[in-house]
Amino acid sequence: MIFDNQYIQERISKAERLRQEGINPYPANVTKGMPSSEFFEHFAYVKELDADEKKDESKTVTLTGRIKFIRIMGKAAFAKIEDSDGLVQIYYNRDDLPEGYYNNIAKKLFEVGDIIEATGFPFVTQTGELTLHCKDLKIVSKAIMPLPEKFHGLTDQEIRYRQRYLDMIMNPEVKETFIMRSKIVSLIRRFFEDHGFLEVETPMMHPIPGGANAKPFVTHHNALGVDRYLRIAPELYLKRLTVGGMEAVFEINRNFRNEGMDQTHNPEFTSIEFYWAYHNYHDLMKLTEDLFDYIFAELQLPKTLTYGDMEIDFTTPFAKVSFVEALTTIGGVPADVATDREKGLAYLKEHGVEVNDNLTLGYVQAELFDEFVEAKLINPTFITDYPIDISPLSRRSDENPEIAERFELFMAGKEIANGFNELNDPLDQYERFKAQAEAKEATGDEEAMHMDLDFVRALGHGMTPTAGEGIGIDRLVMMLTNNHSIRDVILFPAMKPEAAFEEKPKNACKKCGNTNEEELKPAKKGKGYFCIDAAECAKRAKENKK
RNA sequence: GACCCGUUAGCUCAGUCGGUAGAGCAACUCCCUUUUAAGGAGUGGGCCCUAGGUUCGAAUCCUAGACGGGUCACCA
Repeated sequence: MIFDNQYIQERISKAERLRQEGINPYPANVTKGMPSSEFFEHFAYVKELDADEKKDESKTVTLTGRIKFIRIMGKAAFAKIEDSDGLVQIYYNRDDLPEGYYNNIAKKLFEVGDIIEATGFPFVTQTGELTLHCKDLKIVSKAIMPLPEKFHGLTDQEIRYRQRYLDMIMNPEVKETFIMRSKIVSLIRRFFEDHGFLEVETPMMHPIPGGANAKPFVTHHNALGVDRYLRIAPELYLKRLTVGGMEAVFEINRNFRNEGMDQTHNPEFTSIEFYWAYHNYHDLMKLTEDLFDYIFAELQLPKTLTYGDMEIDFTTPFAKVSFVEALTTIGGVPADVATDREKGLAYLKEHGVEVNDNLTLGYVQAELFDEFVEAKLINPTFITDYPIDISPLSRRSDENPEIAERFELFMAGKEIANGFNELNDPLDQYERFKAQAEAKEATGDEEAMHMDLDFVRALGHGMTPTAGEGIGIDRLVMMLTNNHSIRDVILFPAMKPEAAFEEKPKNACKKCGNTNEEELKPAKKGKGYFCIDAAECAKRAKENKK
């Protein structure tokens, strides 16, 4: 079974020996000691004392943490224990712990990985490290699994993702990333609250998947007897709230998409979507810049961040380039090609891009954009005025009906946000759903949007002119923490099931199948076991044949 | 879904031409009362990812599969 290896057995027997000594290896009612950071602040003065008196025996302090290193030198030992703030060194020896405790308990039964409580006074070692001189040591929780090696640590990606707890113990920067993530989410929430937005929670289980083009996960509600879809986006519900009179709402939550996984896609991911009545997409771009300024100020981040081999300058205002302009000025696509369906198709083929000849101009432009522009958008850049045919939920521009009043924000060559003036014409929305539904029928396109009649009905009651935006939180955290895989900013990323732990089959004689271990000996060559008593074995084998 | 790479002791990794397995750390037994990846002496520890195949003989070569990483495709 999972705990039957030699190292674990050794540790389990140590826990047992603690019990025999009357010590519970898993005691209750343990309180957290002084945080390590506080220990260093509080006793910094000890370092300033006279050279031969660098200690303060008048103080008694308790620290709690996990043992990360132990160095035993005969009758004295140093260890480093780690709490959520960091590492602190402790020192303990035979004469300053209770009688017999050092030799029988502390030295023998406490080991790397265990969580302990150490009580003593602060002193400074010969090498100048502020350390706790222990008068008492207690076990807080016995670890029966050994930790990975102290120098190289844990590098196996699979174990790091599957056993994130171990990753966090061994790789402190991982914890830093997730603390940063938590702060970013908290700041985003506060920013929108401060701007008068109301946080809401809309359904995660949708009767009709909507708000994006994506394959949904399907589940079943037994009592209602109906299938439900894990939401691919909250958009249509948030807009219903706008119809209902909530003029500024946001939701930070998970979306689920039943699609491929790679460095920027996890089947469940976090986004914020927000909807702002009586505002337009230009207001959204300004708000987005303000949000970045706020996050950078609160986190005290420099305006220029390193991302891989890129330097990203987050100084606001961000660049704004229209979609078609970006094709030519950034993508280097000739001007006549950028606005011509046939020439665009030909240009794509010339550059080795496989394209469907039936694509409309907007889709051809989207291909050109993906191929020649996207990766070049390093500094934050708003791309504005998208082709209408790739923007099914956006409002049409009054000046140019082929253009949607929409933008996307790119940085480090990746899309990070998408916002637009919301389509609020119920009949237009009905027709666009219908077109999508027909496309679904005709081509079997699993990603095409479903007709959502209730949403159309809601729009029928009148939705104020509204601008809405979604920001991918995971990707944003990647940018701000210099992580290059979405798995590194999601605590428990999606993984295939681990091969199940199985109880090993009982050892049995290869000839007769005898499972009595006392009568077995291991095979001299190769694997398996044989009976010690060959004669009995032969008898049993004969009987088995009958 | 396609292709490339990886999988050997608890961890990090070697393993030559095909000859049945090695190191460091960790563990165990000793020595060591101010160490910093502490040090010194000794010992134990392996389903070489799985299943087939080739071979007198496979960690090593071949086939299939599992899991992970990467690239691409799909997906915004």
